[in-house]
Amino acid sequence: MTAPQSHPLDTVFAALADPTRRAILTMLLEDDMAVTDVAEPFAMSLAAISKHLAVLAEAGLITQEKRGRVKWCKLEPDALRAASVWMQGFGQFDPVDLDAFERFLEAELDAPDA
Amino acid sequence: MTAPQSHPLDTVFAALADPTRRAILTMLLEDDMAVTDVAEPFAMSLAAISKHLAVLAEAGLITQEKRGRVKWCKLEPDALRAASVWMQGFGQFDPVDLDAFERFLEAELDAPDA
DNA sequence: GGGATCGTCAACCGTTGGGTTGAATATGCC
DNA sequence: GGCATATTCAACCCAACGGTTGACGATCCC
Repeated sequence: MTAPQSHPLDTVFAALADPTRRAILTMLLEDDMAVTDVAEPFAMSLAAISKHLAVLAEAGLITQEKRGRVKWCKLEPDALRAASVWMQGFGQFDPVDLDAFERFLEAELDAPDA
Repeated sequence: MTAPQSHPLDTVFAALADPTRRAILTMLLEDDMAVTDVAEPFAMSLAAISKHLAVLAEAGLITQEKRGRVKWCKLEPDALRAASVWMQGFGQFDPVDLDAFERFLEAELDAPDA
């Protein structure tokens, strides 16, 4: 009854809860990438990365377009807007601190393994 | 080596991924609450809510203080700052849209069950 | 002391999540 | 056609999650 149907925020936050997936998003921030190239720096199978990408796509955080035999992954930052709005409603903190962001990126990229 | 030790963002995002927990945070936005009162609107056991609160506390999103036999739960919005910064780094979207936030709150409160 | 209230603990259960491996399906190239 | 590359599928494993119930430790109040 009243089908539970997961809220969009559920899938977005759940997708962001995994460090591998956050690292992937960070990588895609620089450029679109093929699945194989996304997988390269990680110490896990290609199939595992493929699943992670599916989760990110399901959440709308990336889109995937197949050109030839290569599937290109593209960041979709707009999907974060709803979640960002939700969170900011709690904090009313200072808008954007890009220095802090840089630090996070470095920390995550330094320990990307899993 | 380099003990995997989950990143703080892991726990924060994981905590936010559950609609019950987001609803709890929303309730706490209005006022501090006792565990029993937090549990009241939900169609699940007190023990379940107690666990949810533990998850939120673990993530630093709330603090709990026991006064007498009542344990008071208090929102800690600062814990969202790191996550917010991380997300905003992707979007560069408009800072705070409180209208949108209001809409989210209503949507979540209208279907708080589970 | 004794009863009610507040909250957690412990054990259990079914589902989901992240990972593996091996086979299968495209597609590109010669 | 035939082989290599790119990606997914399918089956499986184990750990974690979200929930339940019942017993338990505190605390308040009479």
